[in-house]
Amino acid sequence: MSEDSTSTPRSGDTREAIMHATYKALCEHGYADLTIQKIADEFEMTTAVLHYHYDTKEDLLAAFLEWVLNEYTDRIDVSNIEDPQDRLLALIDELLLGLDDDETSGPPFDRGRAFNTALLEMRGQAARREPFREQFTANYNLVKEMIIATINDGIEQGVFREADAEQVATLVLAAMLGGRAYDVSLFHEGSATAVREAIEELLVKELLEA
Amino acid sequence: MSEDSTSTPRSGDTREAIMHATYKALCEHGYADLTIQKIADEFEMTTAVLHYHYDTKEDLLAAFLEWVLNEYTDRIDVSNIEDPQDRLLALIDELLLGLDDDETSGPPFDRGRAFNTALLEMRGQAARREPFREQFTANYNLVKEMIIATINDGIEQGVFREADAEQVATLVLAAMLGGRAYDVSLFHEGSATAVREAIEELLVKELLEA
DNA sequence: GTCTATAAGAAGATAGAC
DNA sequence: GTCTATCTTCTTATAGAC
Repeated sequence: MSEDSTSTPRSGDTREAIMHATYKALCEHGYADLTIQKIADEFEMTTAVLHYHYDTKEDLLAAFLEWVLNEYTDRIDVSNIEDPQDRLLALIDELLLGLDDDETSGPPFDRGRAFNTALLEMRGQAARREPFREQFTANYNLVKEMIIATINDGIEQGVFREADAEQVATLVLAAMLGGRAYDVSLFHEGSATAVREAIEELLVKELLEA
Repeated sequence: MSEDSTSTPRSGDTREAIMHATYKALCEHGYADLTIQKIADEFEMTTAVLHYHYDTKEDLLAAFLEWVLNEYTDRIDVSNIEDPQDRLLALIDELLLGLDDDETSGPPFDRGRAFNTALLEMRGQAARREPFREQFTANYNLVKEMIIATINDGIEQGVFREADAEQVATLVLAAMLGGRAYDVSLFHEGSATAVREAIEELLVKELLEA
């Protein structure tokens, strides 16, 4: 509706291609070694194109972060799972971004480990770059509300005991972020899975009525 | 004993000064914007001095990471606290690196928030830089053993219930790393404190015999 | 051991042709 | 909208004097 009806390549197509190229370059080289040139190399265009669509490298990366976080949360759909415990665990699995299984999320998100690494690097930048910080904050709030709603749903259904849903969600999210961070920054590669199991044993099962 | 008895400035003095200068520069500018020049600016010497003592920037930063992580763990001393629960909570407080209180650790570690930010950035590099990864892994193993020992001590004393100490430690550490990461990467600055309280409420109190 | 001076390369960004 | 060519700046690292 809001697009031209001509066959001219729309600006959105190139921008979408830039996002995909950025994703690939980021996973391959990491955030620290990411350059405009390396992004351009990923989709057969020159750096001038990138500067035409985005004023600065930082603008491009902020747009990328918004795009990629939205893509991910859009894919999370556990609304069809009835049982609150199952839904909570499924949600946790989705949020591990493929770090705890062999299957990945399918293109373009088929690089769980590399992508997690890049995302951790970008989080490190969030303290000093407000646009990044905004995206991470929005994402956190969204995911946290999903967890809180699921826990409260379980309490209302009588499946879970009375509990401070906000506090449980805080702990679950922190543990999962820490698990992902340990997974990519230590030699022990099973950290994410270990944390996933600890959450299930020590927090989720604890929510069940005795 | 192993030092010269002359009044010549020892090599170790300059190296120590370099570590302190690196700490300051890292906190002020962040890892991403850290340059050899900025480190040199922090202690009134030139970049040539840094290259004289360390071959490359990466060598210098690997040495810095080893130094700073050892400095921190050396300062952790909760061995005088008898009660296992108190000792566990004190340990957790130490590991929060000053993020949950107004008091800081004293020079040179007087920049809890900025230092945490820099450490998170460096962790992001650990996936691709083995020297970093080694340091973080060694630090993790050390701290984890401290937590496990405290929990097992509590179980033996009959203060804590029977529990999988390794699993609890895994969850506590992951949650704290996540809490520190959220604290510096979101607009909610109280994340570390919130996680600290959630750990106490949902994990530590749970360890107490009913 | 520390200095000055500089080499050598890479990066982000822009100008102007098409 | 995309290209080629180039500018400017910054960065690591080295050479050689002191």
